[in-house]
Amino acid sequence: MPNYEPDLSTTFSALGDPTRRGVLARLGQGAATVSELSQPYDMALPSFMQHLKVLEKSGLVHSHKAGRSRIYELQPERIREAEQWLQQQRQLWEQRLDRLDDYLLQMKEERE
Amino acid sequence: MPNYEPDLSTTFSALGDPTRRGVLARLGQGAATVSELSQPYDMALPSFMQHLKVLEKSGLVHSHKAGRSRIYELQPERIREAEQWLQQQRQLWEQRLDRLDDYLLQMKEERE
DNA sequence: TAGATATATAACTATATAGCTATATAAAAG
DNA sequence: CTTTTATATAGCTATATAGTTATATATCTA
Repeated sequence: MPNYEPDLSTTFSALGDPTRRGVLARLGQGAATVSELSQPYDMALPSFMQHLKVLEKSGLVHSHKAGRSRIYELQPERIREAEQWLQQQRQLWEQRLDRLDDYLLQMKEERE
Repeated sequence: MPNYEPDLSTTFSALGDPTRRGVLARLGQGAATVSELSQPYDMALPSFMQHLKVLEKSGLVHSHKAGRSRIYELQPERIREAEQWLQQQRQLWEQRLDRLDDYLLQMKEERE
């Protein structure tokens, strides 16, 4: 199996849920507790906490206990990795199209 | 193919599998048939084709029938969307850190 | 037209994911 | 010391996902 990249898999899978993307967007504004993060969502707390666990397992966020609260913060490295993979794919695609354009242009010139 | 409504969730979910990312990377080099795409993978063909269906439903690829073959090609728009979402999150995060740096610097200057 | 090729579909199993309620624990507040 | 608050865990259901084999269909090739 070529391109075996387990980190990217858990990162992209974690990103594939609107609740989890919402949490990441919120954490972009700064660290927050479980209750602060869950407040906008109409969802039982254990269900919401499951999403937080998925985010933490993927490495997209990090948490620590402070008194009876748990504080989550963004961990931007995994976001950068995912972004770079996408950027690379897009760039390879665009370079190929450029080479195709060059080729077609050359064909055209040779016919003239 | 019917009108699917691809969004970030289906895009990121589709990206969360190494086989599917491998297919996307391969399609970056140019269009290919099902058998060409499946060749590197040690997986039963129906299982592999399921991955192609997931990619097509997400809008990351497009396909058409040519004789008895089906030809897949990359559809870069969904990749760009995903890339832009990640870029935006990262930029918001970095801007916030910059503002925090400014604030800390100002505090330091005011103490001197 | 018969056979080979390239998908496509059906039917099934196993595991993962996303949600719930109920209950437990740990720390803060009174 | 009791109550409230803020998670944390247990245990359950339903659906989704990822894989399999067997079989069907459509299109080329001889």
